[in-house]
Amino acid sequence: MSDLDAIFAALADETRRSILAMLLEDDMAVTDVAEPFEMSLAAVSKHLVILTKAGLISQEKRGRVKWCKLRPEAMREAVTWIESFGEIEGIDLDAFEAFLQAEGLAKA
Amino acid sequence: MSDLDAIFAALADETRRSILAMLLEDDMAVTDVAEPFEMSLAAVSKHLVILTKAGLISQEKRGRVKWCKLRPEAMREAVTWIESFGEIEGIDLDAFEAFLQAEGLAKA
DNA sequence: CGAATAGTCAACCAAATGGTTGACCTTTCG
DNA sequence: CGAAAGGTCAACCATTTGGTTGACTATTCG
Repeated sequence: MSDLDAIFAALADETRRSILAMLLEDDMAVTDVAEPFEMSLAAVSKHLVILTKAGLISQEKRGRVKWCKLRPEAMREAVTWIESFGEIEGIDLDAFEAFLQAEGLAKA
Repeated sequence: MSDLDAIFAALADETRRSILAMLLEDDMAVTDVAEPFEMSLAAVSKHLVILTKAGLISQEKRGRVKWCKLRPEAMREAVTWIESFGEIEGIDLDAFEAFLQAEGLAKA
């Protein structure tokens, strides 16, 4: 499975997109990620494995708690691919980056 | 299934992404879309149904030929969602559009 | 008309997906 | 130590997915 396959497949599920949105706010423990969902912890844990394999999140165990962290860089590949379609054609990425800097929109 | 589910699921397959890339060049008949692939016409036809249901392409029958056409607008939803992650945070879409106009990157 | 072309449909199959439950391991806490 | 908390693993199940083949419909061409 290519990276793109894994990334798009991971994004093709409302539960997983919700998880990513939650992690956008802050890093979270597996149990806390699972709390809002009406499914078992094991099911959520599986979703986290899929997100991890796609590179969209990373998981790090500290003590008995496993922390989940967003890895937005992984979406770059998908964005790069998807942006070759749409109304934006042949966008100059350097100029775009400069624009983001100027607008103060680029992340630290 | 939400629109996003359908769109991301449709994109999570190399064959379908290839088809979209082919259609970026030009509109094509189903038989011609299928030609480069080592699978049956029926299989490709199924992929085209999935792409159609996701809104990523449209199909129009003229005579006995069914033409496939890219509908890049459908990816907007996906791009909008996906761009809330990554190094771009809280991007000002109006400013972005103005930037594209200025750079001459926006489509006619 | 009859034959070829374009494409879909239906039945089938193997593998993957998304969920469950129960057993299990590891770490922390009293 | 013993019990509870945090998670994973394995077995199981129903549904979906991606492919096949063969029959079929509709259109065009000689």
